[in-house]
Amino acid sequence: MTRRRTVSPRPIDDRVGRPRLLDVAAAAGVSTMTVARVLRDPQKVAARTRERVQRILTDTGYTPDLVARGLASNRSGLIAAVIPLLTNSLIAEIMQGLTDALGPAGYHLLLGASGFSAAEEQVLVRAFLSRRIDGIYLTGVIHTDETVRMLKRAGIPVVEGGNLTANPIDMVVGYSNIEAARTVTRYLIGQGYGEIGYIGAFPQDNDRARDRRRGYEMAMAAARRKRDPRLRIETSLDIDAGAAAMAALLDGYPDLRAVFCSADAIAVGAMCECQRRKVPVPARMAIAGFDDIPIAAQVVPALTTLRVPRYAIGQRAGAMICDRLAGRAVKQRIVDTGFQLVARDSA
Amino acid sequence: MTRRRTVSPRPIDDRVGRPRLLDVAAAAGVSTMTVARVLRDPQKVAARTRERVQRILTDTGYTPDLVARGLASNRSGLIAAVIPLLTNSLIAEIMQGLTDALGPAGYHLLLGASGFSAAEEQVLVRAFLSRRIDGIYLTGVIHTDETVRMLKRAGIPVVEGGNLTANPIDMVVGYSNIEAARTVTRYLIGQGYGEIGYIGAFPQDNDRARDRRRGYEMAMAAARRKRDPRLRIETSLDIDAGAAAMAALLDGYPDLRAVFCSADAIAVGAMCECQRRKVPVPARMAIAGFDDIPIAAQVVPALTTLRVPRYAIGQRAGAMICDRLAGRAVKQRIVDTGFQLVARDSA
DNA sequence: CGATAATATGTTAGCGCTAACATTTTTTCC
DNA sequence: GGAAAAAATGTTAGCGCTAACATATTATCG
Repeated sequence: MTRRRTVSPRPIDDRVGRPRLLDVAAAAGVSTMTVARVLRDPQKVAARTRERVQRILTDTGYTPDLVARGLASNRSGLIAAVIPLLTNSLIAEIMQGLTDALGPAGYHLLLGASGFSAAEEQVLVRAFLSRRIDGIYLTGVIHTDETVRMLKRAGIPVVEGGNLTANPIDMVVGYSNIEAARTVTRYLIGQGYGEIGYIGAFPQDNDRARDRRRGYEMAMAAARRKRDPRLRIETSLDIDAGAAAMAALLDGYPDLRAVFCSADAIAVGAMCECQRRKVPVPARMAIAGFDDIPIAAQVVPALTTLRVPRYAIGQRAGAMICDRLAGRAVKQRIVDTGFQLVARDSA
Repeated sequence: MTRRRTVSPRPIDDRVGRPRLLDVAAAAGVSTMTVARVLRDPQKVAARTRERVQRILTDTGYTPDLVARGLASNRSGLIAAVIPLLTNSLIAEIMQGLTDALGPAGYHLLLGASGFSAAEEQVLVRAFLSRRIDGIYLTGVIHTDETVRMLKRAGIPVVEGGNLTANPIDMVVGYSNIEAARTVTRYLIGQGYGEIGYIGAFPQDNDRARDRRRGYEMAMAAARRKRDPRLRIETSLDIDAGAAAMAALLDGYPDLRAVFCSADAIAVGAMCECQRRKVPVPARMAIAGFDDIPIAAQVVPALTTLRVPRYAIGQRAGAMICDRLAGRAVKQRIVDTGFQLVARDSA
């Protein structure tokens, strides 16, 4: 370890690491501040000086040390996102929207996976705050009190995404999962199906799953439909689980004619199970999904589902964070992106 | 902006931000180094002192400033990953493996999407290096010369993932896409299919796609099969594109009896298109995929495909980076994870 | 043309932490 | 019991950059 040596005019040949502002400044015969200005606010520097500095900047291949800049300026240029799982394609689309909004503004994405645990989310938020993140995106609206406290105290822009709440920590972009699920369930009821099964994701620390289930319950209650617990299955959020749940439902409830799945992945799994058992969809079993993932339009029969603007949620969240950091006022702290029922052939 | 004020014993009440090491040290009546030691190497501190400091650490809710630590220690605790697209579920699984390996070691993931462009990858790598990342994961083995140069110069652990190469920048974890595609194609040939179509992803800046195509070509050439360009379609990497490509193939080449798709998403799209057109699979059209994504096992007929250990690739990559950073020697710089043909019903 | 305003550039003092070394305190052991 | 070794703690000097202020230089104008 050879740090700590000659202070300033570090001899060029001796340099191992990247050039510093000081090296560029020395080579250009100006002070470090002038170089810093060329970098961040070029028109503040006289044209002649600017060009000279710029040439040396290029020649030396200087890149600013963002860590040092972060420490000095108290802005890291880092935006964090905490999502339940990296492998969830819906959330991945939100993240794609988020990075696409963040990148051009010069922010980088720090990503953490909480595994659907609010406690784990808290650990991540604490760690990210230690990195002086400039803003953060959280999935959903359920968080530990400590998470909320830390974020409020930090005073950075926070966007909760994928659901709605009247009391966001700071800002929220999403849609009402309750209303959305209710809309789908009502549609099924309106199609004349009697009992309607439900296959959803575990609601533990997952407000989207919880609210979708609530929306389903509300619609069923409003239509005075039987509420047999055997009609409802909660499982993990993937295609295999969907198939298994459908199998259980078919075995336990042979008369069932319709199922609402709180995610398309589950619905597709359910549909595959029906196909395997030669249960015709929708003739003998209607299936509705939720999300409108790309495959929903391709399966046969095409899946009736609910479309939500995932990419747009991420993009909007990113824009809101950037706006706030740029000092632009954010007019709307609660953004309802809405949703759209997509009636296809499966129900 | 009120920085620059009293240097050290910043009065507690006056404090707006988080407590600093100095504040904790003052409260505990020790020097900052002792607190730092309690944090990073507790057994180096006498039990009595340690407990006293630890109590104050807890009371004040101190969290280290990782930016300052990074600047002082020259290790940021950040690992970057550059992937083509966040919404690609295969790569997402690799990323999940990567974070799962990184998290326990205290590293955080900085994620960037290159949009399948080596030039964009270079921009991201440069920016990430400016953040003093401690290590990096790159998707694939195609990179610009400048990217390679920068990374070699930086001297940090680099893992290229998802393919193999004899000359990695540093380390590589993956499998031979050529051999894998060859294996599937040979299997189709062995099943007695004559002409075999190919639907793959654009090979531009995408070595996985390029190599899969090569593997297909090699197997076809070895079997002296006709190489009609109309048999090969290159398109984007999603289910809709797969369906569209299958449609084009069916229209342009009515006699075709088998297709190799270089990704399961494409294969599933193709299968859906066949189903819509009432072209029975595999009786009238055999379809083989690549990747073994969850849906492959669920569709009817179940998809014949090639399984690759995505999660394990990420995990192994993360472990290799951590090993290097922990000073542990990495015995194998080139890790071949292999692959496995999964013969199901579709071909 | 000299005073004033405007523009361009420089100086200073850290941001909060850590590496390396220095010093003090405690333990060991003949 | 006291010298040497070991353990515990402290001191110093930055890491590379930026905010705020200070100074120098150039343009403006009666």
